[in-house]
Amino acid sequence: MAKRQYWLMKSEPDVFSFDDLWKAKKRTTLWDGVRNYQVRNFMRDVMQVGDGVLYYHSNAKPAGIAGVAEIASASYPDPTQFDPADAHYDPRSEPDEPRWLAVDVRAVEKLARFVTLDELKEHGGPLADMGVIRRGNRLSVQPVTAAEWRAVRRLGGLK
DNA sequence: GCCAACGTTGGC
DNA sequence: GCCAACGTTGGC
Repeated sequence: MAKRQYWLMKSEPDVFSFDDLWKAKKRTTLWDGVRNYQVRNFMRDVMQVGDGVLYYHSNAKPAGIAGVAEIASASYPDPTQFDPADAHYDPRSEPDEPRWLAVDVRAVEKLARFVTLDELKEHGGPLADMGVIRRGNRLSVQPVTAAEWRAVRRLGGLK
């Protein structure tokens, strides 16, 4: 088993908040609907069960880190790509050669306090190069360094 | 293979 | 609701 890795995953709280995940059965949800090849490749080639997840609320007031989760499954074909009734349906994806992947994500810890995007930007130091604070960064799943992981946890009131 | 048009993301 | 950023599409 390779070393544990860390990720930031964006969700719009109006659609599915960290609290929704906390209340979900087994605190777990299927992270589906990814339609970006870079993110797909992360899921396929890099992510591993047990990796840490910073659960980020985008399109929110305020935006920021709402909780800590983990990757709870290996990647597998995203079922929504084959469902014509689903908003994420992709008619070009063939069942024997799925184009899009999903993973299971499980809530692990609530933060003692929400960490806003402004705080992440102002913190500097280990967070100075964090992807999510860069303007125009639209990746819905992005890698986080161990130093960033620790700093965000501390800001959120966790050890 | 270039690149303009278009659609989406997401902070503000 | 505006618009910058940027990925994707499609004409050529």
